[in-house]
Amino acid sequence: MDVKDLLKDLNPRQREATTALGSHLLIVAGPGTGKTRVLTSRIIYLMEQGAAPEEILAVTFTNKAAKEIRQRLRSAAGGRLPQVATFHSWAYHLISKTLGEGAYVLGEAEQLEIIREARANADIKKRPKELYDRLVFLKQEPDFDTSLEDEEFRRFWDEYHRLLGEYGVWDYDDLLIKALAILKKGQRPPLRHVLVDEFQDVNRLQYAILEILGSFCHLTAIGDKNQSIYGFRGADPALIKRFKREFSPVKTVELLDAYRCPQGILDAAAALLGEKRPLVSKSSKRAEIVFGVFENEEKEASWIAHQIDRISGGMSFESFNVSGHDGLEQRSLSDVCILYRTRSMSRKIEAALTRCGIPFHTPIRTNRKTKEILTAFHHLLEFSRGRARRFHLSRLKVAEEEAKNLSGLLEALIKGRGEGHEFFKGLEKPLGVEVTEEEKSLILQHLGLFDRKEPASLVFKEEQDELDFSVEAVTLMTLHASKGLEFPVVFLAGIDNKIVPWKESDEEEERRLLYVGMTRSSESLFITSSRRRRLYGRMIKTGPSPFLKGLEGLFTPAQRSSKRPRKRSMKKKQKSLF
DNA sequence: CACTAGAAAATTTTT
DNA sequence: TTTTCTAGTG
Repeated sequence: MDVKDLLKDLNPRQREATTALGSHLLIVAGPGTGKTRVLTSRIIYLMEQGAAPEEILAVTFTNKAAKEIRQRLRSAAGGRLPQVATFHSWAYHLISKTLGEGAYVLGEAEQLEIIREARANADIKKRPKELYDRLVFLKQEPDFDTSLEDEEFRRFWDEYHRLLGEYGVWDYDDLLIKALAILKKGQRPPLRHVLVDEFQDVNRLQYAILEILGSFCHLTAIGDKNQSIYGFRGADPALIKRFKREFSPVKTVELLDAYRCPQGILDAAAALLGEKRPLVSKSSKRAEIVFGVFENEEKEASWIAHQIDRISGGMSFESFNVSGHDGLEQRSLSDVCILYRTRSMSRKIEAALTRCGIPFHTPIRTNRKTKEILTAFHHLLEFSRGRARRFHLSRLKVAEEEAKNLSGLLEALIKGRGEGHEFFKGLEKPLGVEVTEEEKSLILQHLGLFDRKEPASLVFKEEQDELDFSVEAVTLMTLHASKGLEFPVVFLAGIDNKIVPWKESDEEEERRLLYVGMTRSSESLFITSSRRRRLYGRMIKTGPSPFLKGLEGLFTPAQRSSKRPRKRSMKKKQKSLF
């Protein structure tokens, strides 16, 4: 691809970020400023400037993001592509290459099982959840020191790691710890450029790795401190400042033109954060932020459902009237998403949508049974390829002979000459449950993992994180899950006192969470809250979130509709009710 | 061990 | 209110 072509569609800042050479680079990329685009064009530019693909590494946090970048690179550049990997899978490859062999990496559920086992063995009273949190947080410190912990926890720590050794498995953090150790020993992967996406999500351990990589590579950090919402997972937005300070010289480019949100939304979002300088909208849309406070959750939910009915041209009389005189554009249901702080808050909304006959879908929460089946399959898959066999066998709850038999069936199935029927039958036995057709097809989708070098846990998608946006349905998800997505019509539901910010959470992080939610919208934004809400079976007094104080002037008050829309026909298929 | 009653906790979740 | 965990039975 011609460099001129590559650069001509970029705005000046994007171009500057794409072409900066000779130092570390920080690209500040707010919502809708073309982050992924700049990342991919920079990679292509670096190759044009003579960097070999294998000298470039782009690091992401999710497989989904890595896949997206790879796809964009393929369509823009073709040819040999640079490495695009998650931190963890990059670490895995580095370790395997250096040590010759990689162990199996525990998925989160498996890690919890081992934690339970260690807890029982070491006779610990603390809850597994607490042990997990402490363990993970400690391992994410680059220079952790267990001697500072209490005796009971140290006992647990030792037993946990003894079990990992006995099973011959690693946990996620071990990957980063081992990669760091390799780098510290002076091994240098043949890299010249390392680009880190979502830099605000980097934890200290990952930062320590980047510190070393930065001593012989040019680093490009792309991120937005205002969208840092994963502190509870160890992400630390303060590391952006540290990067600027410690990696000098760092050139900083701020992308200030935002292509997604209308100016009104950017202004409100900036006011929320107390930012003096809002992003500059390049959208021609006019902002409309509607704000409503309701007596209770039911009223809030049904108002939302009615609004959706109205803007989607529902079959009610009211919607004909309204869409007639205020000239609202007819919207597809797939243009609409509803965001909330916690999953449990979706119940009331789902009920209201169902009452109005509005189809909706959410990123699938795999139920317990499906999860169990997938996990069993996962163990069998790993057993078949012969890594950490004893571990997987111990989790499969079948005799070794039977496991071998089953893995034979599985391999036949993978090679395309097996009868799935017999395999699934065999899988059902140890589980004691029936495998549904849906679960079978889910398993079949994962067969391809067998040929990959990484452990399945590094690429396995238990939770389906991709939504099918071709479905004519409203999308429901948590505020967290919405990061990186965009919808023309966004509802932020339950923006209440005591809900956002959530008690005991970092207040500023909660503020950023609301910022992320607001900036998902490319056209209209609805914010609602309720005066009272049921939480854990208790009715609590809430009211609007304190974060909304001072923003009221930027909102349009919600119009209460008295008329109920007529139930629409249910011809359209409901994608998911569960 | 598998099952269960009663107690305790309960967000968010990239790998 | 609902889910998860624990200690105690059978």
